[in-house]
Amino acid sequence: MDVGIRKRLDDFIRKKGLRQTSQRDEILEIIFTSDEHFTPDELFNRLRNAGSRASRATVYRTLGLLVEADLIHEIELGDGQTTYDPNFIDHPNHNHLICVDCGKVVEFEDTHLDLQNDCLTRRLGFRPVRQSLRIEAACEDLRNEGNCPDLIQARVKGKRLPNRKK
Amino acid sequence: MDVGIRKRLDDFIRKKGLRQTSQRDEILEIIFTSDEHFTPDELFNRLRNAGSRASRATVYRTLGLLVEADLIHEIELGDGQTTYDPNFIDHPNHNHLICVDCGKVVEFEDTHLDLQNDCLTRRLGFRPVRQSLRIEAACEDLRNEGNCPDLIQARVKGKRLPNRKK
DNA sequence: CTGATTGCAAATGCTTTGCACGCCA
DNA sequence: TGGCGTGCAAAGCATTTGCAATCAG
Repeated sequence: MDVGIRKRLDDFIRKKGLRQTSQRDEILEIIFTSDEHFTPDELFNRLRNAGSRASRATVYRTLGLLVEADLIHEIELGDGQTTYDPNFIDHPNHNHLICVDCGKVVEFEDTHLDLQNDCLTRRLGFRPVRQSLRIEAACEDLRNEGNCPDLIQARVKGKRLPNRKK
Repeated sequence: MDVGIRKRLDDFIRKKGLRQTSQRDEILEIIFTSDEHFTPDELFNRLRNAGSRASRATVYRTLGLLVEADLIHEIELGDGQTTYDPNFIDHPNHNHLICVDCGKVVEFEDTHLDLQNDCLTRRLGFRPVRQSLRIEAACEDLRNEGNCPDLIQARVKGKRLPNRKK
């Protein structure tokens, strides 16, 4: 894990008059050991596997803290739980393409697109804060072969994606 | 309400071997009398005010049906409930700009942007299904005056937007 | 010390579901 | 008449919160 990340959290905590705790350290460690998106529940399980005793409540509370500190972002995958993305530190302007069939998420950046969003936002009378282009699309594999290897049953039936922890 | 809409639902219902009911008619009527986004709860209340006796369960079940029939789309406003958008029939490629401060949603279209999303999607190895650019931004008003007239308290505290039905 | 933080369990809020009854085709 | 559709209440889930105990500074 990048040392700079812990420092950013420490600074945030100090500035806010909050306190450093082992739970917060453990959570930060687990999150930034990987660059994977995660749900609160997935994070909770990873913590348990790593030997941490942090409770679900603490996980939720800490996630709120990390969002406020701008270390992670919430992203909406439309599956009924909030997903968190730890990659905005390295790639502040990245976007997400989401496969409507299997829920696979691909991150990408595009300078041209960024510029255009920026102009569009201003033209509408707003000040750009955060870009988040979310494209919904379908894997070529799926469309060509008629089924997607990662296809999730519930999605086909037009329902929510099931909890991805399974 | 555009007559074509009822026909589209009728066709869908017939093709699926489903049945026409007064509740489905009432719900369709209420939704397409306006072009406003709505949550299931808001829809339920509008129905009640219009004298319909349709239950919440039926509202939820019918919304699923209408999404399947492609008469409305789900959009994620990140406030803990699903919002539905009835404007995709008239504007199939419109996008949403969401004010991070007050939750205001502005719809807009942009051909250039559409084209670019399309290219981007293909370049990533996907087939475009649906574009949905979601821009998060802030009203100029808010940034200039330090507060937004529509500002929602909870949002300031970094929490979810409260139920908009209030 | 003192207030921030945690864990637990209870509470919330949205959405889904089981079931018995009613109604469309 | 045969199922699909509905209403009701209960169940499900993700998330939040009240509270007493604990811990950091």
